[in-house]
Amino acid sequence: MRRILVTSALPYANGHIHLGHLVEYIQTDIWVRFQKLRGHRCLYICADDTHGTAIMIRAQQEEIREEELIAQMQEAHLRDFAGFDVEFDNYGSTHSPENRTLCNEIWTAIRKAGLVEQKKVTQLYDLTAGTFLADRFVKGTCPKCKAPNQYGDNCDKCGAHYDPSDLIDPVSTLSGGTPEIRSADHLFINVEMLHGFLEEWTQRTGALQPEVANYLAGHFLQEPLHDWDVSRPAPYFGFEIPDSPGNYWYVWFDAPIGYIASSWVWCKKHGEKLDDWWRSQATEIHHFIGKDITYFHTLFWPAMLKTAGFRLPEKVHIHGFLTVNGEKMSKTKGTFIQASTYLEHLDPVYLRYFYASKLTPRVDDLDLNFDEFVAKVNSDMVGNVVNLASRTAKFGHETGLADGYPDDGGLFAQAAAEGREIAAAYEDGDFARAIRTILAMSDRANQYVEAQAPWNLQKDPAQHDELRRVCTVGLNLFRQIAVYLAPVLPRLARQTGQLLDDPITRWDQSQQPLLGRPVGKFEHMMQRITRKQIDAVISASTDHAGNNTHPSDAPAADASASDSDAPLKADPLSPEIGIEDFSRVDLRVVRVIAAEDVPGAQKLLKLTVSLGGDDRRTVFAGIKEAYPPQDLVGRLVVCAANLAPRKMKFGTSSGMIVASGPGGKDIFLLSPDPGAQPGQRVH
RNA sequence: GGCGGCGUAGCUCAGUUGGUUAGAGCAGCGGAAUCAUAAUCCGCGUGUCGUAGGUUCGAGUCCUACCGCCGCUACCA
Repeated sequence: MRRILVTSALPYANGHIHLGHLVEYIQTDIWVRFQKLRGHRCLYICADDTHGTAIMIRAQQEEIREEELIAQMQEAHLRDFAGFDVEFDNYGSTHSPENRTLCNEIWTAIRKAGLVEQKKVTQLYDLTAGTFLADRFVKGTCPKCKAPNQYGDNCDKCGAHYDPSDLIDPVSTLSGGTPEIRSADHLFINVEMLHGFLEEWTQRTGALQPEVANYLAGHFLQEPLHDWDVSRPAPYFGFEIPDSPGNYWYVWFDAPIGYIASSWVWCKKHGEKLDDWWRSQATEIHHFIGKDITYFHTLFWPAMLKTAGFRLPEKVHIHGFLTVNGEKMSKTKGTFIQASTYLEHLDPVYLRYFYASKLTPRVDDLDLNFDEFVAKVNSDMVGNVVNLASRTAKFGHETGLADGYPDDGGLFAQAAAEGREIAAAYEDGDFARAIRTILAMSDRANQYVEAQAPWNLQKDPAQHDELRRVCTVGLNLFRQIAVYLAPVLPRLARQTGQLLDDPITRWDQSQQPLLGRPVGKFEHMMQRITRKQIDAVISASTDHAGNNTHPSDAPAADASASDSDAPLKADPLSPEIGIEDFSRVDLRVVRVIAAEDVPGAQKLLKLTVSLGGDDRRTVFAGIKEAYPPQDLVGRLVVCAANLAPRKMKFGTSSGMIVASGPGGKDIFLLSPDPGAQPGQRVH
């Protein structure tokens, strides 16, 4: 059993999670789930990156304290991650006492090693905002080509590099005022002193992808490494440097230390020793990052770890950026899609599958093309994999699984043997290869079912045993696939576990068939994606400025709606009735006067509704998981009012609130259009 | 400019250390089946493997040059 500590880059507390971020978190989550499924000891550690000028400025703009801002952001981040089944063992914050302690410890070690130098840095200072200005907070006229409105570090027009203090007519983008030149003492780390170590670590340990190692060799390691400026003068939201009052650690100094700090928090919760995870040769440390932050993680970070005596990363897995429809994400095109927006319209498993099918160990950018996305998920997952269960489980439900595993022409054995290949692909981060191999299995399994034609066997009672054998094979091949896909699609694995009453928890469950047990009732495991859902996400993402879309403004008037037929199929129409039958049910508009939680009830809310005037009554409604009580008060809903009162454990219910949906969180109350009044009958 | 990556069928990509007529999925066309969420199965590919040279008995696979696309080019994040 290996011991593995895995991290994703810490999301910055300045913004919400979007689909670009999710490439990394889904990639990491898949890798971690794979390791856990294999039986290894594996921790997935992450945290919010909370320090720096950007946070400070934003808090000022919103007129809240930085601590409030980062707390809100962390909550939002965690909600988004949970929505995509990204499961951390610990999710901390760089603004934590643990992180402060560790920064101090590492800083002290770096001091002791004689790597710290002090130098004057000249920067522009914004008097109004009372802060030094980072390059991107200054604009002005290019000193070389005189192009106006250029950023502080280089010119878009002529490509010249310069100091912000060389800009002509510089303007602070924070206050609009003219900044002045000030100099301040900064602390630098002399990374060059570790040049030899970095050369060795980047080029010869196998910790980096070859193209990354080449990149570093060609760009940075050829010449002396520059000193790294790790301090910022006050005001700065971060940790003050204990031996240099008035100076703060630059956010990129404390951010990666957050990996250790967050691990420490986990250790405290679980009674483990931090050194067992971060200073032990028995633990592998794996970082997953985007290519934009390569040099922080491949030069500065290993230098820090080395100096302070921590374990060096076993591997830094670097991925490319997300493009959408072949282009950079764009707010005007509606392709800058936030995680929460996606989740309002689409199932997260689609994105997990799509990303997995595209991810390789290389640094290439990943393109989310919507046409491909729809086609791939629908044909690979719904049409191929899930269909395998769908077409055998119904018969299997009648026959159960055979006691011995039938002759399947070697299909199960072949797929079991291929598990090794798939595992190697997952381990390498070559999820695309793993998916290809798994899909080929699914193709073979579908061919098998086709050839055996269980639907014909079913017609002949004498063939019942043969039917059971065919279902046993089909369902076991499906289960094998579900195990192999479990890191990518934990929900599918869970559903499969339920169907066969044997939870999927270990990779080696793919090696032996499941026998001699009943098969549950098949329920749809995944819905098809419609183009309409995609369009809804795009339009919701395009219109972020005017965030006032009311649900009732939604496109109700689109007659070309291509809605799924699943709900109707799941619950077919009842036998025909006459008008007299219908009129026996007295539906009334009612107003919710009060709504309260029912202690001890799982689904029920206790509602007091008004039929107008003094006519009030108490109705219990099974909508607790879908509606918070306070959202209901004042609303008009529809009530079956002449239903005989029903005694329940928690009181008597005099009526029934009508709603649609399968239940749980998916319940949708019916509301009349504006103008309706309590007491009116619904005809 | 420098450096790096990529360039294989309409689209997305596989092609292990160079070895026989270069493959898969999707899309398309024809057929079968009707268990399944119109899902599935069978059949159908004359591709200058970016271009031009070179090494070799033999190159998509190695070398060189060129073309095209993308990215990076630290004291911004």
